[in-house]
Amino acid sequence: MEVESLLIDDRCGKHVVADPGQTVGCISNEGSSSGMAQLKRLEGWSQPENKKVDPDKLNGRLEYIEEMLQKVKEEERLYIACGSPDCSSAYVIVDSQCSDPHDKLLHIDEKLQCEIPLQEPVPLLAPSLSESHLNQSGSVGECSHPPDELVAGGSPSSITTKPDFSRLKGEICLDNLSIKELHETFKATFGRETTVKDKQWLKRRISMGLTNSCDVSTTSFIIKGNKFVKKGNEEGCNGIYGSFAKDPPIVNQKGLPTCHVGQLDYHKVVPERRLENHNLDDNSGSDDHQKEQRAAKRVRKPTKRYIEELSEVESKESNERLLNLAKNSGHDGLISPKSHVRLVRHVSSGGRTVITRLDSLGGSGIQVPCVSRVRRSRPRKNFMALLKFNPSSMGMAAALVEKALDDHGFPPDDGNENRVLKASSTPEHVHHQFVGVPEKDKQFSVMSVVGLGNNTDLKCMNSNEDSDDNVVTVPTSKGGIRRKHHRAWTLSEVMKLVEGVSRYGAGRWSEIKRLAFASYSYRTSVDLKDKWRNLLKASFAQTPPDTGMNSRKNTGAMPIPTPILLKVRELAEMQAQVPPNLSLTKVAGSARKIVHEKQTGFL
DNA sequence: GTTAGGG
DNA sequence: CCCTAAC
Repeated sequence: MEVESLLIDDRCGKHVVADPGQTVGCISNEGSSSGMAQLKRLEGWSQPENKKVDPDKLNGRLEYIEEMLQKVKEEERLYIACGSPDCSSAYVIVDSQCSDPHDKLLHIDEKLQCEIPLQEPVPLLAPSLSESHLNQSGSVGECSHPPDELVAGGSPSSITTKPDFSRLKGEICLDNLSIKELHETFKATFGRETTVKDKQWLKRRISMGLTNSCDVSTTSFIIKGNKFVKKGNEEGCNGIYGSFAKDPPIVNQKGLPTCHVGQLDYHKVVPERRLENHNLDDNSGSDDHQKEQRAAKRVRKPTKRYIEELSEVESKESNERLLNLAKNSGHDGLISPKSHVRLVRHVSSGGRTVITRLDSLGGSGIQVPCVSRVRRSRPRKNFMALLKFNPSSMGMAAALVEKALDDHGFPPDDGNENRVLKASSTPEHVHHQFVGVPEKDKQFSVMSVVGLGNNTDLKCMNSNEDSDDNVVTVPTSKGGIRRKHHRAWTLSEVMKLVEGVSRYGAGRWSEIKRLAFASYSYRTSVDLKDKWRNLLKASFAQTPPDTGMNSRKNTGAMPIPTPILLKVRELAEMQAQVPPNLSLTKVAGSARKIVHEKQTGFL
């Protein structure tokens, strides 16, 4: 029982473990010797960015580590004192539990370590710790190491200094602070710099740091000396760890501190934060520039599909199952599961990610599109359509035609696409072979069944709009290909859009759609938005070599007249939509230009 | 339901 | 143009 509680306890701390800056916190609440293991591991980490550390800070850090080691020793003693014969095995279990995610997350954590606030719950927890181990003083186990051994040769795990709350004085309302001030506050709170420019993020972090909790509801604080008082409620919180008063450590019967409520909450948040940071700092190997730009953008967490596909890579089974499903063609021996993964992730010519693999089906050597996991939305829809309707060609064709017409609406202009043809060649032989096939695999089944049927089917699928992924392309007059659903933007549409934006403002897409594009049923507000995005890009891209005005390296698309682009840019600048990467220099230069080129009657 | 942003 | 998270 004891061991179990320790394990649970440890699990709680696991997420935090990987962050070196967090070591103090995690050891103090870890209640197991795995803290030691982590510390050791920590020592092994080579820090990628070995900035110079000022000796004072270093010393402070070393003191810090020693302090931690002290705690570790105590913990160790405690742990061993529990006397359970299972102690050693428990240790192993704990360790393996930790090491697995650790390895995977290492690279993330290196970045993460500078993003998670350095918490110092120790001072509060320490009393309960020492108190409890007073009763249970046992021998120091063989696992323990003298502090020096660990400290020696160890590089400081992060360039943090101790938080300096003295820098924070009086009343702070994070909402009113500029980024710069937030940075100051951040530094004072966590003892380190940050380059993140996202106010929300900064406020949250600081708020969490100050309250030492996940509570970010308050952004106003009153700092007195080294203590903070949450504005409004809780007048008398005593100190930066005041919030602990609300969440006292839960102590089990043995007096071992376990996760306390606040920390549980905290850990709950960690995975999310990991994603968030991963997102934010991905590719952060480069420079702060990217980071800053990203921070300004809306933060997106990875999509489910992304997560799915990521995890998918790791699960060999599914691939193997795929292999089997794909018909054991005997050639599979050539492909190891691993390389197969890579093979599978292919991008089709249509630009859409279609997972295909070359397989010799019946020696035909055709490309078989397949999906290792069910795609969302459309494919399923199509499949349902296939299933739902009786495979009598009439019903099928009718349904598809209906869909096609539905999808298109009737365009005011340029409405001469041969719609009915699209639905005419329906794979009628896709009968109910897949009845009983697990839903997950249906998509694939359709593919393979069709593919196996005969090759003409496959061709047919490729030309049939409603098959596969809708990756259907038609050749354009200019030699390129374009998706069948694509409807080129006409100049008048573009102008309407520009006008709409100038009138209602970029971002009011639905409004623009409603008011300016009411008659264009096939342009959705999203389309408008997308087009505007492209216009923006174009307008800011092609300015410099403006001399020839019609510098034409076009890819077949209708070139947008320079005047329009100029107006786009003007609007963009007015509405502060200047893409961040086409940064100041360019804009500054061109802005001057615009002054001259202006007065052409726009706006 | 709309918008932003990635694909 | 699609998809989907964020709003």
